[in-house]
Amino acid sequence: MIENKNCIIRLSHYKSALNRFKSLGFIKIFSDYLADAAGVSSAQVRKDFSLFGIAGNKRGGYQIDALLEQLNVILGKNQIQNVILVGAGHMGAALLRYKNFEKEGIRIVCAFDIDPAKCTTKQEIPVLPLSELEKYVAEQAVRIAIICVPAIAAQATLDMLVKAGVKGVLNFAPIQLKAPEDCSLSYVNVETELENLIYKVNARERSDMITREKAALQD
Amino acid sequence: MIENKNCIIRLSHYKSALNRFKSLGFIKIFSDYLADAAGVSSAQVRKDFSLFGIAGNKRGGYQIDALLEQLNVILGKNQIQNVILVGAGHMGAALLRYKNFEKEGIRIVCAFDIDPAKCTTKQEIPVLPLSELEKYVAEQAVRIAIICVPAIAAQATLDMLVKAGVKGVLNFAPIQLKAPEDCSLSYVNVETELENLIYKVNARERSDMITREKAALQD
DNA sequence: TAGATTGTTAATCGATTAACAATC
DNA sequence: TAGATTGTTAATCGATTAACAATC
Repeated sequence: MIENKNCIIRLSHYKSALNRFKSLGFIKIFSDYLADAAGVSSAQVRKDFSLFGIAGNKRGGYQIDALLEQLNVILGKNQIQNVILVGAGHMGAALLRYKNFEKEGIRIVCAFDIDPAKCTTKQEIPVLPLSELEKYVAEQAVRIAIICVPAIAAQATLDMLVKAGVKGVLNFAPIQLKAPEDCSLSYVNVETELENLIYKVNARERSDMITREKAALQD
Repeated sequence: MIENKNCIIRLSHYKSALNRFKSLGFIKIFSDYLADAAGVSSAQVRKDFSLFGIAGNKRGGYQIDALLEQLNVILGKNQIQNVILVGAGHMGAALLRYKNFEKEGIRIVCAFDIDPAKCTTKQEIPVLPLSELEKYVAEQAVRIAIICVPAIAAQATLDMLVKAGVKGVLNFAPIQLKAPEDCSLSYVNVETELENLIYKVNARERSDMITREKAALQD
């Protein structure tokens, strides 16, 4: 893989911005406008595209439809991606009901939980006992999973998923996990994000206060 | 601010790893072990600490309690941080019921929604009409907010929050937002994370296939 | 053509890592 | 003391940005 770590995430942002431009009736777009909508520089946009051999027209910008087509191929949107979810607690249940995945070609096909009370086959997406996970993953050739179990159970869950053959895991549990090289791991950690925000806000308040104090001293 | 962008996120990870070590009965820890638990290098750990003037004992490592104390001060854990949430849909409701925030000193004090049917003062965390947001933020001096509204409404929501005086926003809506300089913005984007994982898994499969083809050609 | 935008190279910037002197 | 670990400096690595030639 040549391209850099953040590039794919940006391609994903370009795609969603392009969909918005398209729905507003735009046919073509310049790197400048797309950059603005995605919150990056126009050089970044052109660089990202050139990494993937996406070409525009000098002086004419990019055709939105053609661009979307190419991004969809890169991001694997040409076929629906089946995903499973482990842990049907508050967060897991919210993701099961989240409607935006489907329009992005991502489908949560099944959930698993260790608690029999949470298991059901009576809703749109079934929740099965954890004991059936390995068989399901093997039979359905599932490659992507989402972990929504408590931190204490997260590593064991990951181990089980890896053993079953899962190759990519998105972990919502607030703990760093260890996976073998052939399984990718991403994190969503809301606590950490909030802590980071709180730090920034506090740091700015402190520096504002110092600025004010200096100003007061000059008077 | 001297320190780098990812440093605070790592401090947050160190903190949670240290809490686990502590609960296992450890008193002291070396940068090596902490690094391993947080998934980074030991040089990174020592560098991060030195940026904040956190010192250990040469040859003796770090006292876990003292370390946690210092990290808590840096991360603003010495006082409870009040946070509001806008948009009480699936994701918003899941966050309202999420119990891990409290033990991190983060408290969602109130939620807001434009839909009167979602509003209630009969549960632990009230859900008020959006029209009361500005008054509430001003009166309670809220500085941090979480946006869980649909993408289409996210920018207007952010504008409203900024106008009311919020200084840091965590956005769950899948769209890039624009905020003035004095308001920090972070994102949680589950679709993007999944797309990134799918890309990596597909890329690895492709490169494995090429490897196998080459091997087959050599036979 | 003149003007504007792409595509790419080289420069810059920032973050991570390696290495090792200081020292407990 | 000898050995091991910290704290820090310098080297490396990678990502972003600036700049501009190519060209539509």
